[in-house]
Order: sequence, then C-alpha cells, then structure tokens
Amino acid sequence: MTIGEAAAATGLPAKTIRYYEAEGLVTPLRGPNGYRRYRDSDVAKLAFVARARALGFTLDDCRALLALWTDRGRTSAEVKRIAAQHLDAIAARIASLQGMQAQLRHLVAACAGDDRPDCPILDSLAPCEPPPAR
Amino acid sequence: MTIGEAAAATGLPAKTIRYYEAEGLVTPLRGPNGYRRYRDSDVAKLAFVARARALGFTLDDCRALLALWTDRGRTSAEVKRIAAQHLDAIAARIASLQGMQAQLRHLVAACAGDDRPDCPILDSLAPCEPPPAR
DNA sequence: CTTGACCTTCCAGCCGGGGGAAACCCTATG
DNA sequence: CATAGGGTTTCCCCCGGCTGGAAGGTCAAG
Repeated sequence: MTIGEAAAATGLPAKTIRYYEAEGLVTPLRGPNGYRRYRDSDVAKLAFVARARALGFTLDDCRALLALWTDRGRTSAEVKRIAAQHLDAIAARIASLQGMQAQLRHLVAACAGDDRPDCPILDSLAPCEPPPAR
Repeated sequence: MTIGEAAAATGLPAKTIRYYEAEGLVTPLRGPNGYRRYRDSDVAKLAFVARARALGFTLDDCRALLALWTDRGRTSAEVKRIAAQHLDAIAARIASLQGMQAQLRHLVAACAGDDRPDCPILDSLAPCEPPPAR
C-alpha cells in the first residue's frame, strides 16, 4: 500500500500522513524504491488517529491513545482519564466561545446596520468616548 | 508612555504590543533614544484591539474594525457585517465542539475506568475489530 | 522516448503570539 | 565615577497541525 492508497483508504491527505510519521505516530516500511509501504496495521493506526482527531484530540493525545490501544496491559482508567481531560478542555472552549457569542449577539442585534456611522459594536469596543479622529 | 506603561494600561504583554505593531495595527512614535512612545490614541487603539480579541475577532478583523472606528465616513452596516460573519464563525465552532462533546461524553460515560483493558472509547476509535497486537 | 502521475525530500508559511539572547538606555547608589 | 538593576531594542526560533511549493526520482502507458 503506497501513501496515496493509504490516503484514499483513510481520507487523510498524503501530506498529513507524512506529518504523522514525522511526529512518530505511524511508521511505515520502505520499498526498494524508497517509497513508503503501509501495512494494514499502519492504515488501521492512521484511521484510528483520524477518528481521534475528529474528536478533537491533540496529536499528543493521539500518540498516547495509540500506545494504549496497542498495549494489552492497559487499563480503561488510563484511557478514560485522557478522554475526560479532553472533555473538560472542550467544555472550557465551548464556554469561552459562548461567552463571546452572547456578547456579540447582543451587539449585533443592537446595531442598526444602515448607512449611518453610529454603531453600538464600535462603542462597546472603544475604551473611552472619543475615537482618535486622525 | 513607554511600551511597559502601555502594557500595564492595556493589560497586554509588551511582546504582543510589538507584534501588533509589526502587523500594522498600532504604530507608536519613537523617542530620541529609540524607545517607542505611545500616545493616548495609540493606547486607546491597543485597548480597542484587546477588547476585540477578547470577543474572538481575528487580527484581520481587528485591523478592519480599527479602520472603521477611525473613519468618520463609515456605515454601521460595514461594522455589522464583520461582526455578523464572526458570529457565524463562532456558532460554527461551537457546533463543531458540541458534536465532539456529545460523542465524547457518551464514550466517557460508557467507559468503566477501572483496571481492565476493555474500553468503549478505544473500541469507538478503532477502525476494525482487531487492534494491531504488535 | 516521452508524458504524466505518483513518489521523495526539504523549506517556508499560516495564526497569535512566547521565550530568550545580546546589546543599549536610564536611574540610583556606593 | 563605576556599577548594578531595571527597562528597552532587535533578532531569531519555537509552538500545533498542518498546507503549499520546489526540485528531483520512479513507474506504467502510449
């Protein structure tokens, strides 16, 4: 399996697959011509990483999850800890974005959006009354 | 006003203020010793950008908003368009994160988190049944 | 033989900064 | 006057997670 075929099989761009290799996630064999040769297990790992990335895990998380996946002596507690931490991080990011969203929604609703210059959005961003007239 | 004072006044790190200058957002004067000298209007712009960043606007957006702020001939429609677009982007990011959150929450809830290796989280990430035993 | 598709490596850039080196400036103190 | 300390300057590299492009090697088809 060449990198192009692995890319087609996983839906990942070939560039990304090479990047994952540089990051030590998946190390294919090499053919006599220097081309990368992906075993089924390599492709499985790539697909694993692709799914983990789709859930927002960092590449560091992916490395750890991949190691746990291939580790017969793992405990589900280790896996759960990583996932729970990531879940917290996601919740924090959502909360932060929702804060921005609430403020912005207010401002956008209050803005006339016509051809006059008065704008509550700019008023809210402006630290003090007079904008620099320059 | 030196950069350190401007930093204290705006809450922005001095490094960030220099970066904003490199990005063309705020251009201070220079004293005879080569030090940056921030006018009140510069500090106001920095504070403006700080608030816009806190609402998640990109630096490109900040540049545009800053230009509109100092433009007497602006229309609130222009401002609203930028803000509304950003609002859409925020909503999209929230939706994406919430999708991850829902899936992950499911998986985390289903994972025993004990010392056994069976784990629905890994099962969900694994593309096919057998993990590479290597 | 040539063409085109694929593969290889390397280098650079995106965003929004952060870390740190080496050098300069200013003030205060001994 | 020397020096110690704090601030400031420029410079370049680093982060994550890729993405684009250049320059060259390989392979199968026409």
